[in-house]
Amino acid sequence: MDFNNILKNVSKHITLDKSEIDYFTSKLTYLEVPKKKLLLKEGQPCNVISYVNTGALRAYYLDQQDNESVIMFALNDWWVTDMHAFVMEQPALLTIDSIEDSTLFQLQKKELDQLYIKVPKFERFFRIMMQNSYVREQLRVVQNLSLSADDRYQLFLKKYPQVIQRVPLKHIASYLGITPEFLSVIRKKGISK
Amino acid sequence: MDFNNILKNVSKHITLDKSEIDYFTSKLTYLEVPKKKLLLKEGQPCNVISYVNTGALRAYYLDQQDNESVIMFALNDWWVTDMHAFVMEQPALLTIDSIEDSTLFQLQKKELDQLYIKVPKFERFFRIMMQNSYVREQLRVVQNLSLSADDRYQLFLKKYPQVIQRVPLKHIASYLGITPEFLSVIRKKGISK
DNA sequence: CGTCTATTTGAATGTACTCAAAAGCGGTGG
DNA sequence: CCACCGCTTTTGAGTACATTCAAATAGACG
Repeated sequence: MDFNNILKNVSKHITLDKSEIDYFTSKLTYLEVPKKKLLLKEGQPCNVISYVNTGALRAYYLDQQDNESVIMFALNDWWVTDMHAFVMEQPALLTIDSIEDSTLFQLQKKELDQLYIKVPKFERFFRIMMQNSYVREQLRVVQNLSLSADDRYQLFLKKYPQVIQRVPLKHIASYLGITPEFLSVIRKKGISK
Repeated sequence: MDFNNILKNVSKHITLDKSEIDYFTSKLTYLEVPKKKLLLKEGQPCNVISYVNTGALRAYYLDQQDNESVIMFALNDWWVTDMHAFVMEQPALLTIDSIEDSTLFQLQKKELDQLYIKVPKFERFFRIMMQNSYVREQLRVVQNLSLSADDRYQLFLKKYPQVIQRVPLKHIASYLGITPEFLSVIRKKGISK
């Protein structure tokens, strides 16, 4: 099993010795999923956090009328879960599925709780991860509040150029909080510039 | 000095012994600020994280045309900082000021880094705090994407009833991402129901 | 090639904004 | 104690940004 990517990811914030690496990797479950596979359904328990080794996932919220609001795209080298459901052991609010054939490493909630105790460095790792996630979401709130749809799209292009190549536009529209039709209008204006 | 509130806050997630309490509290700076005092200005370094002991603060983003977007209200028993600026030691994106006479406990970035080393339990404390903040912001993104202004206001009323009593409506409008004029319209409709 | 889904187009509509002005409210000084 | 000032909130008219709905076009995949 090739743990290279995930270990490199972890080493961005903490340094593990050999035995810690062995312990950590022994708790990971490797998973291959085809495109369009449902990984978490709203209302279900969310026991795992997933590291996307290759491929791409999408997390979204479904309202009463089944309108999708895309919360995040998790391309390779991202971690994804319904954090609230995972941490609080509550039914999921989010739905997560794959938008490409993907390979994942999953960590169970129980294993993570053990990991915090056996290798306290992981408290630090996940603190930093949570910090970064918090800052990113806060920035997104600011941008949703203060920018027009057009500006949000231009910013998205700059920030996540890889995503545009790999994800249907309607999902990007949903992430930006607009309809696919209106995104199409925005894109047309941009080209003619 | 009365550390009761902040110690109770910390004890929600970790348990400290006497010496740890002494060390922690010795690093806190007590601060009294009058209403409308500027605590952090966009562009400035943000060296501290503040615990609001009594009173209320407001954190907001100012765009190029000086439009305010309120990011959060920090009433008593909340922590507040420009997390990105604080953690990354970058110039602040946010502005923070007081909306009531307030008393704060502040912790310097350097002291916090030391605290993580001397009392590693605080890694856990701040991990949980970051987790909660992340989940809250993510929920806010969902709600901004999927709900009408009216629904967002009704939800805000339910979730933060104390805030309405203490904060000018124009700031709440800004938090909700609408103009004060439009909030006024929403409120009128609500009353006549 | 045919089917299914994604994207584009356009017309009609709606939600929320801008601007201007009036009304309300709170504090301060005469 | 009341009058005035500054700031907040309300009102209304006109407008802009984004949506809905319906239909045409384009792409992807078996």
